[in-house]
Amino acid sequence: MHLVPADRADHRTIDGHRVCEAIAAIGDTEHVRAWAERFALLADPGRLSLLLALHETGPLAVTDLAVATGMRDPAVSQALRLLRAAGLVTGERDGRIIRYRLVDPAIAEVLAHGVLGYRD
Amino acid sequence: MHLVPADRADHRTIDGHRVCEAIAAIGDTEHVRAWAERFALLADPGRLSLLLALHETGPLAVTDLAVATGMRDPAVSQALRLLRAAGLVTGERDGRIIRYRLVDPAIAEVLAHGVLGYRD
DNA sequence: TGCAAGCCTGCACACCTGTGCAGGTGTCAG
DNA sequence: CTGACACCTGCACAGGTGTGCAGGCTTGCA
Repeated sequence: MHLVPADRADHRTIDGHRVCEAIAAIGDTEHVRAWAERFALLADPGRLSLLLALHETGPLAVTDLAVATGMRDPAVSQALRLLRAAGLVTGERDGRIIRYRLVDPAIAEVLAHGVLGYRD
Repeated sequence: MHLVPADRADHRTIDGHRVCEAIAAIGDTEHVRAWAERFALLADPGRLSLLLALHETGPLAVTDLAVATGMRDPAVSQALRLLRAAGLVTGERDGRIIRYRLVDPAIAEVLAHGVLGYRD
């Protein structure tokens, strides 16, 4: 089990076996990078509040989200643009109102098992 | 069920009932802020790789973590300092070696149900 | 058609943060 | 005692990012 890439093979290691296990645990670099970007979207209190509201409540309009979170509507709009570009939410037009909802199952699971699961 | 704070009571709302549901879903502001900071720590590929390695493999030294992730040891040290200050990891000295391990159960759950759970 | 509501965009500002390098401290082996 | 190793720290740089404001666009209602 020689998972150490060639460009690091000459480095000293304390426990070579565990290093290989760790490399296997990390897995694909692209996968890790994609998840880091996902977590970056959750790393802002405003966006996290929006996602929690959408996760539990269902389709909501920008104005209502602004009132619920205490943000101003341009900030909500800007946040939703990022979340929509990342594929986490989608919006459906209903007259002059656009209702947004959470569509990413992985994020929903993280919210449920993480943020909502560890509420004291 | 009037959960709308007084300073936003004069705002227009599309669906007042859902706004209250959303406010309840968001919960305590401090709780959300604390989780946003947690997610910020996961939002860097280097730190995320370190946490994945520690989560699956167990106690690991800085040098081994550097080899496993491809980072330089000052970067690993800097990342571990942040993670330790946040209470996510702890290190135990063994001679001149310090082995780190993941101690935050909430983060472990997020890694298991999120990153590792959605590996295709 | 005119007006208001809902939503979006652009720009400029300050702030934070990741990165690399050089060098320092403490610990163990010979 | 001396050297090598493991780990840590400080500093300066570049880059990304959240924030606020002003204003524009589209839609629906009277």
